[in-house]
Amino acid sequence: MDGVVAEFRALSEATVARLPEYLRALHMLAQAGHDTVSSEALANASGVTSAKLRKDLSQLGSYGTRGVGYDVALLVEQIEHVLGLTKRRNVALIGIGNLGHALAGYAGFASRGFRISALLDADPARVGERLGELTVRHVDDLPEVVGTERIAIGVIATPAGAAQEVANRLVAAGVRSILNFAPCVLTVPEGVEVRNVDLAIELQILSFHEHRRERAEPASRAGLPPASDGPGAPRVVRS
Amino acid sequence: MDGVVAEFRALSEATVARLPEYLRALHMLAQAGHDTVSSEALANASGVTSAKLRKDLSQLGSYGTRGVGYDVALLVEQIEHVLGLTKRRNVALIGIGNLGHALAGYAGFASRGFRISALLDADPARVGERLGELTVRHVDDLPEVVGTERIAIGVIATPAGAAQEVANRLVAAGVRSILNFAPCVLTVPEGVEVRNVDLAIELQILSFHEHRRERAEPASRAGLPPASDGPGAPRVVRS
DNA sequence: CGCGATTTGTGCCAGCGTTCACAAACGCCT
DNA sequence: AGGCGTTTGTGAACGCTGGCACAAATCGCG
Repeated sequence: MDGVVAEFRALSEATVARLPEYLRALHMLAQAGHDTVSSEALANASGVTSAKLRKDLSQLGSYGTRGVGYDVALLVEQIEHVLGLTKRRNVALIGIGNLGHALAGYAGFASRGFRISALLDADPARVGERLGELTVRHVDDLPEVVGTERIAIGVIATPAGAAQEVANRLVAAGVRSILNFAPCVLTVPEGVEVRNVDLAIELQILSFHEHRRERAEPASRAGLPPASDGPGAPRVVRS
Repeated sequence: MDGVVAEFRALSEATVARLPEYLRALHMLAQAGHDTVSSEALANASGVTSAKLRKDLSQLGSYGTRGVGYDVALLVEQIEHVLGLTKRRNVALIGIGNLGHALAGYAGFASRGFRISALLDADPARVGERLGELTVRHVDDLPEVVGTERIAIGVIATPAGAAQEVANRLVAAGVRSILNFAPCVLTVPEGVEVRNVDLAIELQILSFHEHRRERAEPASRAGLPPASDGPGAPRVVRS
């Protein structure tokens, strides 16, 4: 009946990064009508091995029942609690360009407990534009917006050249979690958490594997017929 | 004068994932007029430690000069070669919704050697729409498009429910590299490379750290004054 | 009530990735 | 030419992560 004590234990960063994936799989299983789920089944749905899954979940306490599995609803609740998703987090999005528009309209945020509460941009031409229920404000208003809207997370979707300056302003306004889509390295004070998502980097990693395969296959595959070159046991792929 | 032999040695996956970041930093340094760069400087610009950088670069061969550093232009060339970026990769984007529009217009792809050569969607209402130089085609045309456009990489930006089916079609058409933005696990045959980017997961990881801090700081910080609570040596943050 | 089938939780180990520390190599200056 | 400061490349230690295998625990059933 406690469940508020356990999570003080240090979770490994790798585990934390996987918890959202378990959560996603659990939501799907719940919607499919499952009340309980075995580590094997949940692992398959999450793209990991069952041993890894059990080890991860054991780090947040023992919420499984031997011989039965995990209670889906309880596990959802526990993971959401550990991730701090019980409290709504307000997000400010800075940089309402191409990518910013898409992020502002992305339904996946709201459905998972995040609310984009503010849109900001440095370009006066964009200030005043309405997207859904929000109006784009000037980035100079950031300190005020962070206060009134209780912003917890800043999402940077500006060009690389502006990202560091925006990060500085976010930090100065008290924001300590930043999601950076700009292709650059941000320097922030101790205690501020930054996560980077660089879309082009993902493509470059894929390019490497393409290139590697090209070298492995001397000259074939120049034309079309890829066909299915074997049954190839389907496997699940993790990020 | 060889340089085509070394990269057969197996690079670790962690190293491959960092090479694009080095490349990005090198381009910036080159534009800033640097001819050579030390591992320390390049590491700072890339958000890693110098030891890690040197170990990574040593895996592609020794292209540094002791006492001097690395030749920027040469290193760019080597990394681009290893990543297979000398050859233009054609990308097909499937799912022209909110996110798809943004990806289609994202300048960061083209500037780094990738070309979005095809846009596809399952919704007949979207087929025919023009974005830049491309017209949205129906996803049923995928086999033909992959052939005529020499598609090497498929980017999935559909809702989660449609992603697996799209992945199946991509694989059937011969595509072996997939970048998946849909929040779900894809099952693909052996030999197909999948990378997942889930925007909401990044926010959830940030939420965890926010939540953790909240527990560490009992009740303060409810109001505004975040101020700068100390000089806090700025530090560089890695992804 | 007891037994067998099932599944969790975890101790152990192997492999990978990171960091440290230093010898070897290089350029520059005298 | 030689010495000195600088920087690379790498061997070794360390910590983390993942996988295996199994004991413990639980349920269902006779």
